[in-house]
Amino acid sequence: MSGETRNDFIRQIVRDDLSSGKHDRIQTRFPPEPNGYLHLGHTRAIWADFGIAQEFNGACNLRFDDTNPAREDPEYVQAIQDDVRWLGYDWRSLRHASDYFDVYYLAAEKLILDGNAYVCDLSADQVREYRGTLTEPGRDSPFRGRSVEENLDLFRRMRAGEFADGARTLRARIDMASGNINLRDPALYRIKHVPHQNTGDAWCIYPMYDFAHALGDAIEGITHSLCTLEFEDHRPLYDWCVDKVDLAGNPQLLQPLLDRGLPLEAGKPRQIEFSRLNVNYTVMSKRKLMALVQEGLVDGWDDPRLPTLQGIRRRGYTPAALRAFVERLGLSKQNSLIDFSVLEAAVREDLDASAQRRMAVLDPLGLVLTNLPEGHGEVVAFANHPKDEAAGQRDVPFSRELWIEREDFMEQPVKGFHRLVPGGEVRLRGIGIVRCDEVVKDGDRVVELRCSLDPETRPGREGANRKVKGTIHWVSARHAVAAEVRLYDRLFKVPDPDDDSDGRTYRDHLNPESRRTVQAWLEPAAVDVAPETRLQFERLGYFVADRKDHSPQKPVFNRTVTLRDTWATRA
RNA sequence: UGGGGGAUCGUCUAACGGUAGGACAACGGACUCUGACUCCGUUUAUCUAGGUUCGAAUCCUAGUCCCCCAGCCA
Repeated sequence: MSGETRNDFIRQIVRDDLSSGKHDRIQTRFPPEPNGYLHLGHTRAIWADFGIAQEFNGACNLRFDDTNPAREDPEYVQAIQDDVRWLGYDWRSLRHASDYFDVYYLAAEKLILDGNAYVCDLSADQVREYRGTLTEPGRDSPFRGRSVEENLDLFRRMRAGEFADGARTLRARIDMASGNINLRDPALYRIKHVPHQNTGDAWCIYPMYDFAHALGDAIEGITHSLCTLEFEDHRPLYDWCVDKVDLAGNPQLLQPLLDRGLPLEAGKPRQIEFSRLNVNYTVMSKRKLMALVQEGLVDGWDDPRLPTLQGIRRRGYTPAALRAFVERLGLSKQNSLIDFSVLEAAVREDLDASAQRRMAVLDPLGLVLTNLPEGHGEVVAFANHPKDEAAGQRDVPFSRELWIEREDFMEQPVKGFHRLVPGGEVRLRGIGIVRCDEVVKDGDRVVELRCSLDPETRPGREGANRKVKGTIHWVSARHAVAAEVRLYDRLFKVPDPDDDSDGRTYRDHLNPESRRTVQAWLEPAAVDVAPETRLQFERLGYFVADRKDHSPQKPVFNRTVTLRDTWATRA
């Protein structure tokens, strides 16, 4: 959908800012903290940040908000870049908040000089006491009145490493009585004698999010800084930082960056908040995803059951489907829990159009065509895609002994069953109509069906037009290739695993049947494919050759999603 | 009377004082060599109460409910 037709509240703002001349070009940024993998929830932010910039001929930066070295890791820096690219986006400029540490420091000194910040010696516990509560105002820190000289001296000594972690902070001097707790003299810098993944041992003080993020946006000339709802009441602080430092009006503060060849593009950004993306039957918080991985409840960050982008990719979802999904939801400020069926519909739509068809049997039942000679063999040409001739054809070997899906036969059929029954007829996909003459059983278990193929119903013959109620898929037993097929289902049994109001947590709601592995039989043309090849196994669903484990010698497929099944949902 | 946000079909979302529309879901039906796809149809919504207006989801007033905030996390 184009920028002309999409009209969410953020696009309206952007459009207005462009037409009013407030901006002649827009600049956004996607600012992940490199402390975990990207997940489905980030897709909306990525789509908004990169997509809106793209639509309005602007640009988007990828900026790592790496201001807390204690919990960040370069492993994530690479993975995040890979995921963003996989989703189909690219950035104008790759930045790190840590690129700006010199500027942040200069900005902090300016704040001190202007009387807008002070060094506070209160401990973390004391700060909490002084902060007040949601309904009671806080009290001024006893250090709030320090002179500019003393503040400057202390701050420089903080930087020089003279003090221990937690001994002092640099605080904004705003309003300890504000109803907005973020404005009660928030910390701007804290002491952390921790090496940084990017800057090594250069710093032992690190800026806080509110300060660093606001200035980072200002430095990069971000026009529209999009973020989620929980930052709404940080906006006054965001604006305070931008305005009090005023990088655009004090370009000398940017000198360290200009010296390194970065462009001068400081401006005044506007923060706009939208609601997070939540999807039912899953969890999206980094903390919970981390726990699932670390406790071995799933098989790593790219487990196909996880909503991580890595997991979703391995599951077989396509970037186009993900983009279509978030686009369908749009942007708003309402808290929401999206039904996973919207996601499934988006993948099915994409895969129906793009995935070639093959036949596979997941739960085999032998079927013998008794009126075919022993050793009978032929190849039958099948279209690779019912709606796309350009996808070409493939040869499918056919013989006297076949595997069919066990659930496509019922000895005592329920009403409405369209498939094979004793004495009944069904069409074998691409072959013709067969009649079930005999059911071979071992005790209660059906072990083989002996059938006859009506030669007049082979494709091309007049009888081929005869109508039968059902068509089933099959593979030639002699030619079938064994494959490992992983059948995935939702990770949680309940729609809202985050809801622990009844005392039960997401851990209690794990779906024990979220993964089932079977040995399946594939037609030969399904086997010799590259990892990440997506196929529809007819009448079963969409499957992907596993990105890591699949090879033609040892085929491994993951079920991305089943086909829509109006019969099964009725039964 | 702490501050900040939000309330439209079951779930998302549109409307910018002028026919409450779309998607997903559900339910019927048509088509079908995939019980898929496609097509057609149906059901279901403006938080409440007042007010302004020829006309209100939209504007005003008063309520109700839900979400976020008391990290030296982001």
